[in-house]
Amino acid sequence: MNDTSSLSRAERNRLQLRADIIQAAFIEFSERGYHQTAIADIAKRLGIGHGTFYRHFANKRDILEHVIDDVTQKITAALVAENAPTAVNSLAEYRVQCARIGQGLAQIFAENPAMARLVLLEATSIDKEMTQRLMNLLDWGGQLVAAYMAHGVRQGFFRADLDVTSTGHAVVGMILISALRFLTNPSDLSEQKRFAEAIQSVLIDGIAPR
Amino acid sequence: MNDTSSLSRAERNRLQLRADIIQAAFIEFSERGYHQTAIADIAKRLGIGHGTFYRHFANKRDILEHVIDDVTQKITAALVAENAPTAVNSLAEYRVQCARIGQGLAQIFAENPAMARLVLLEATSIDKEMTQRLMNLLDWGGQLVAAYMAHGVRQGFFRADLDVTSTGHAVVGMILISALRFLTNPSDLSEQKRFAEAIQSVLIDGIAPR
Amino acid sequence: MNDTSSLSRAERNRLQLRADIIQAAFIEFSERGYHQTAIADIAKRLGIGHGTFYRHFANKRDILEHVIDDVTQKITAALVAENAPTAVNSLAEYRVQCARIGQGLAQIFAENPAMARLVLLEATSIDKEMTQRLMNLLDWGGQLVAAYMAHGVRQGFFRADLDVTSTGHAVVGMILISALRFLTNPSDLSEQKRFAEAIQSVLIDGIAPR
Amino acid sequence: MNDTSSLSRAERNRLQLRADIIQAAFIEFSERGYHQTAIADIAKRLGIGHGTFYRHFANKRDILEHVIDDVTQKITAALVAENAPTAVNSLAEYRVQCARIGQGLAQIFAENPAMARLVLLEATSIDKEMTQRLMNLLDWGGQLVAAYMAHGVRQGFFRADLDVTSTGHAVVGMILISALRFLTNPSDLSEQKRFAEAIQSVLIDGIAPR
DNA sequence: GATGAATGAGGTTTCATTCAT
DNA sequence: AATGAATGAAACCTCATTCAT
Repeated sequence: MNDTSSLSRAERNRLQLRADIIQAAFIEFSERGYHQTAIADIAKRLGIGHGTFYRHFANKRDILEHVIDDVTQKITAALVAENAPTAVNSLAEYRVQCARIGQGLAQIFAENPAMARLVLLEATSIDKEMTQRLMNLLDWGGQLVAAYMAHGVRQGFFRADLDVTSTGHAVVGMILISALRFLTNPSDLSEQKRFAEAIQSVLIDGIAPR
Repeated sequence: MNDTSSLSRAERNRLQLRADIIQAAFIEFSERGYHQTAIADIAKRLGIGHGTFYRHFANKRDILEHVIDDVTQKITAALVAENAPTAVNSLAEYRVQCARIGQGLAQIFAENPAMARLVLLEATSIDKEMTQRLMNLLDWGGQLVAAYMAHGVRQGFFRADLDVTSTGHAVVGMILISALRFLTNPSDLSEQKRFAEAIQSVLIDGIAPR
Repeated sequence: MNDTSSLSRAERNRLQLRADIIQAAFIEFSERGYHQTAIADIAKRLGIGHGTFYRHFANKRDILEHVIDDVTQKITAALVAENAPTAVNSLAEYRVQCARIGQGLAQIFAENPAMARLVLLEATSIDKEMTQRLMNLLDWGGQLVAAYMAHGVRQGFFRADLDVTSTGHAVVGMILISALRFLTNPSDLSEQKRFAEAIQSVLIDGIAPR
Repeated sequence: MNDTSSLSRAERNRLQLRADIIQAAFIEFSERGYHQTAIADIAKRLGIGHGTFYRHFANKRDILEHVIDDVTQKITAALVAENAPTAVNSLAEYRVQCARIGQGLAQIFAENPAMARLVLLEATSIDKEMTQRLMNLLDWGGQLVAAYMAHGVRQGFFRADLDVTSTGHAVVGMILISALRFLTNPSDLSEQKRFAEAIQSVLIDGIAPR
């Protein structure tokens, strides 16, 4: 009965379509790759005219940006959620906490191979800016791990001389290659698991015998 | 008394041009990316007609194949050369040996950012076959490390329960992210060094205090 | 009350453009030949962008197919229309009927030299499939004549031992060369006429005196 | 011992190579078609460098010209040889003579499908000049037949009112379509034979009963 | 005289983007 | 606001022809 609600519905439809386009673009990009995907493919998947696409996104690069943003945000949200700021009071608890961080990321990729494929394989070949964006994500992951480690160092659970920054990034590297391996061999869940254990084991104990 | 070594002048020219094209393609691909590079760009860089390109390579995909092969071979050659099969008789020696493997790869990438950019960023977005090729390279690296570690386990330098395979791949992952970070921040040599040390440190001792 | 006959304006435009492209391609192909015609030539003739062409036809071969189909259909339609299945009850009537068949085809070609040029001269040099298509058309013509002749034999107008099949094809051959001669000498209408008479004369009476 | 013989040998080699190139071009053109044949194909078939080709022929069009000339000359030579100017003194002898002319051409094409394919299918689609050349050949054939028929008319073997010119061309048309049919169905020798008989039968007796 | 490496005009085809309806 | 027809830049690739060796 009033314009506001009508506008609001239109607005909701508009936002919904935007989200749908991002979703469709995500699927197409991750399945065939960015360069092999035409705008028409995205529109066709949604059953909309491809002219409509340009009412919501400026150009092909723009939609990629939004897709990557979307994925990035989902990844960071998942990681942050996974690691609620609960107090940690013992090494044992710390181990669990630490494992969760690594496993969190690994799991996200394992559960969303398309997401990993897009972020790790496709996004790197668009341009410098896009590559940087991926690097920032990896960097952020490394800093997250580093922050937890720094906390562990302060509490005395970890070596006082630990280079938390580099080690944090190293952890991300191990998770990264785990995700990559999983991408090309998605059925081998046992490797996935052994890998996670190996990472923890190396981290906690190193490779040398005690 | 001459160094033509049984090749006619024409044949030498031919091989030289072939090599030049691979080199030029390598530069273009790693600088602008595969998809952003036109055959004409490669030809222009060499000052040859673009028709000449097709006398030496069947098509754009073909030259990429050769560029990647070339790079892959240089990487593996460097790694193999770096790790001559000298006998290792103590943990100390083992540390050095192990460090060399990791530093070898890291150094190759550090010294050839373009090579790393091409292999790690570009090659992943061409098609499945190309992606697989990169994965095979990473896998080979992991197995190389794993083989050294298995030797260390047999000699009692490393934990008997060490999962050498996963750990080998994990090492590659740490080197990989180190290379990636270096790519986006090539001037920070100190990080590169700290990273190498952190990897070694984590590997040998873990992160927990002894 | 309107003549859109259930087609939307857009649809009509679309079909019109399709027909225009076929028409333009027909002209270009028959004037310069298939191989000498570029898609850009066809587009330029219509004043459309050459990309537009590809919205309506898959490729160059595709448009040729449609052009040939179009022409073939016009020829067969004209021939069939020319020879309504009226009853024939005397040799005199049969002569007229027979003459109409031959003259029908000859006239079609005479009135559409471009059509003849395309079908007889160009279509033969594209590939086997296209050549076969022309042969099928000629074969169909021969069978049409043969069927009429068979009827004449049954009615006793023609020799009982007449090889109607071969003779039917022979008639097509005579028409064919008549058309070819006309193509290279379009102004000589009298030859065209004498030829038609000679064909009839030979058919009915042979060359020997009675 | 003298230059003349040496030069003469060189000259002979040169002429031999020229003939070989024409022969190779003939095979390639008739097998794949003029437009689908590259100069390199011709050279490869002979095992010579394709640059050598241009020492003997000005360009691709030039070699086609020579190939067609060669074929034309073989056809005319065969026809002329087939019809030695023996005296003809009766209708029976005339029939035989006439049959020989037609069968001569038909046989040439039947024995050399490639020749027919080149002349009838390929040559028509190069340019006007080439088409004209084919038409001239057909015209010559028609005139040849017409000349024989005129002789027959003068001797009273044929109808006095026979239009020898048109009828001569008509005979060529019948032979032409016979050759075309044979091209697409080379194995059916019986059709070939029946066709030849039908042509003769139609010519001598017409299709009407006497 | 023979060779084949080099050239670039020319042709086909794709697809991101615009814009009239 | 949605549509999809139209556009043409841009890329790949072929091959007739030239020319230095």
